Amino acid sequence: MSEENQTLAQRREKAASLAELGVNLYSNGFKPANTTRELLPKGDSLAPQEAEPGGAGYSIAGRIMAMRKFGKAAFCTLADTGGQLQIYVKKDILGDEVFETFKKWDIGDIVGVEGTLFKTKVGELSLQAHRITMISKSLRPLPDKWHGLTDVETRYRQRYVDLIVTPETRETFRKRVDIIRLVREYLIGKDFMEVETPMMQPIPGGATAKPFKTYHNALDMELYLRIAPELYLKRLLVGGFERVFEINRNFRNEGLSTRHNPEFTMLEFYQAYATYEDMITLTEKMISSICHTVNGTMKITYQGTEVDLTPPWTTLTMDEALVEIAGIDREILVDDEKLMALVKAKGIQLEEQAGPGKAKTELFELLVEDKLINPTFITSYPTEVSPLARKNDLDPSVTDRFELFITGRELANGFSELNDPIDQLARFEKQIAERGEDDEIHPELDADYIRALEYGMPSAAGEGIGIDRLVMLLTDAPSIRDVILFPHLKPEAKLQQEREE
RNA sequence: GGGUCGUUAACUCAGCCGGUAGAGUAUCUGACUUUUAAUCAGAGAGUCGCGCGUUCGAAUCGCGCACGACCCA
Repeated sequence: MSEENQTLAQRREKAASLAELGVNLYSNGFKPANTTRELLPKGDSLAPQEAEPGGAGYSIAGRIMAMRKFGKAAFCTLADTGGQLQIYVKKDILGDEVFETFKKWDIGDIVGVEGTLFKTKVGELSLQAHRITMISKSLRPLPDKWHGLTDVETRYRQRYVDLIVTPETRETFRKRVDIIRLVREYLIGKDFMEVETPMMQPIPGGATAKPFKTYHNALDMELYLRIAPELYLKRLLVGGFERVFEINRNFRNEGLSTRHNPEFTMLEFYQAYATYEDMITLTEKMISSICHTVNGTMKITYQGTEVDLTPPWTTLTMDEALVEIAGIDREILVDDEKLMALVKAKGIQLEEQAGPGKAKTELFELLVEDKLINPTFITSYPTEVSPLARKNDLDPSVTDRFELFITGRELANGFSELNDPIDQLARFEKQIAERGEDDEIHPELDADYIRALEYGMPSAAGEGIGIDRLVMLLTDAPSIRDVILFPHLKPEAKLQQEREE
């Protein structure tokens, strides 16, 4: 690779000259005994210019984030995973020879330092270097220490650089990890067991979405990356695992946006002998408690909008939401002709076979969704748009289903499960018969799933929660790409050119 | 897929009505043994995203393309 760049050439030369001095640029033996996080509190009891009594030796390793060099001494800011500590390097302590090698250190290098603690004149705890070790010589300059990295494209493509220089990015992904761990702990605490079901499926089911297709050579068959784990998790209910959950990736071959990444992380959980109301209670408790743990409060701000996650949350049926929030006359909702006329008046295009349930759902999406800022459960979804949910015992035109909306966005979807194999088969067949014009969405009959139901699935309720969207909410992230370490982007033209050369 | 905006040094950004590219950080050289956006003096660094066109002359104007951001479908 021919890099014409001057800065890079200089760094390479510097690295070469360090190697000539006998320094191993990529040494492998240094094991820090301490961390910055653990050393920092030791400064609390020291006065400026005071050394730690006893002069104990410590060692830390990390990346040099800043350097202030004087002729025969220097201060370096060294960052490790938990924080930063200042290093003070003095020629008369290291000796002439070692100090010569120190002079060739750069911002970005990863080094190990052994020494003693003291406080400087201005009161900053510092590690006085007695021995120094080069662990990894950096050949590329870090972004501007003051402005950091603001170009979003570079931040997404070179997340490693973003993580080095942007504390907020590190914070967001730490929180993401915490949130997922807390979800796990919460469900395990409720006797759920975590399972893994196929991501490569012969029939992509459990949702309506365009799948990715792939091919298995040895089996000579097409497979799909899953769009949802739902049908497999419910097979486990049949098998007698009464509480199961899975947190993992789903894949949907659709457009990208600030809310959609082709692969995204989904939590799905199923509980036997529970109803959708139990899921509502669980969701409310789980999300609010996780928010409190992660943010220290249940009152958060999302992109400038205040959101209160303190339970209890509001619950409305879809009809109630259409009346109370969209201001639609109750009479219209029970009169199919008037309903269809309203839909047309609102400019919504419905497919021919669409019935009143689909019409209401479209109206809801258009008129209600973005007004649901504080957490709101919408229940009584039309059966027409809920092929896997159990019909309501009193009104079979709706299902025992809910969706959760926060900041105008769908965050969760759950329902009492349909466990009648005959009803399920009929609904699958209807779904296939009424498939839309889109060739890429092709519902297929999952005969094995029906067979499983025929053995008997306990009554149950289940739910899916979009983990990326939950993390966005709890970290105040404007785009899903801000909560996915390596979001999907088109390849860089420049890099590809270089590869071809 | 459509619209708007963006792409200039490694990073952050200027660059007006077209006249041959500029700052800060970073880097290099020199001074400096308690600094913290260290300081002082000097220096180097650019296919101005890519291509075509208009023009005596294009970072600047026009068209196309690539990549990205946001909005819409």
